[in-house]
Amino acid sequence: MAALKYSRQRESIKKYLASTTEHPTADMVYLHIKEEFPNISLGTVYRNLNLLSDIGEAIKITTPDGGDRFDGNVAPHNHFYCEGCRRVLDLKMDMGPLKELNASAQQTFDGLIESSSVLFFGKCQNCLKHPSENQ
Amino acid sequence: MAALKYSRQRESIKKYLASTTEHPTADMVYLHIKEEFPNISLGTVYRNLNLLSDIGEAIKITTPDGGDRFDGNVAPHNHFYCEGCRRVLDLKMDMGPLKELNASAQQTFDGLIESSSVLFFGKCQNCLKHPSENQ
DNA sequence: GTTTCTGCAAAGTTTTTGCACGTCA
DNA sequence: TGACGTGCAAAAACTTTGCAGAAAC
Repeated sequence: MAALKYSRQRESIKKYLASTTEHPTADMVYLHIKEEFPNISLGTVYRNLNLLSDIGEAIKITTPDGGDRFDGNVAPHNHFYCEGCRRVLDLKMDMGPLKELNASAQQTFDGLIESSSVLFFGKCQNCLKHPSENQ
Repeated sequence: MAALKYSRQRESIKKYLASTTEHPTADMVYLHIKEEFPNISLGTVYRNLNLLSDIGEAIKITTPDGGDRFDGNVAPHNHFYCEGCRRVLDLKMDMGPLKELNASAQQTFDGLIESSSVLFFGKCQNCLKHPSENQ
């Protein structure tokens, strides 16, 4: 069990994640942190993002378009992935309906499950309005 | 717009997907089809899985453990990803609660969304019972 | 001084693609 | 025959890892 040591790079990554709601990829984080630390490497960014995710200070969201997304908001919430523009959106729904849904799932699936988060797939407002502009 | 032509390999892949509920990875499909077509290549398996997914005859499910899963059941249903054993399970819940959840999400997110499917994350029955055996 | 972290580069994993040949219609 | 599909291998895309030196404590 390794003790955690401070690093300016990790602190900068945390600050960046806390400042945005766009759920950046590792590469987007890398490009941003590079402005402050021109020598930072992508490997360091990956190591820190995984570390933060492991200790619960960030969330990793796997999407179908290659490249995980990262979220500095670790308060319980769910996500929506737009299959049109490929953005990840925060859903600040209350957890009541989620519990109902969980219960419904448990009734039909032959065994208990305990769901902690949910990822919705579909189209966002903008892509519903302008189907031609996106794939 | 290319016309679709029959191929024995694709037919075999479809048959396999229809016969299983374990949501195999491309590699698992490859290994299975290889028993019937020893010379089939992984590239062909990927091409056919993507093709089937594109024309709506299969579903591709991206999970956080690397390697997409494929499902031959294209009837509307949702999935559960167990973070313990990394299995993908089918959820045969009715769509009522999902619509409620959607509505709840739409009220708090500033814009309409239209969700077609949902992926739950959590622990399955077996992993809840035996936490030590899985990560 | 010791442990942890970083930058770099190499390697690993999964998926896609170019091309020559084979199959379907 | 002509269009589409396959096998193979190379490449692409994304992520992890080994190592020597730097930073933290």
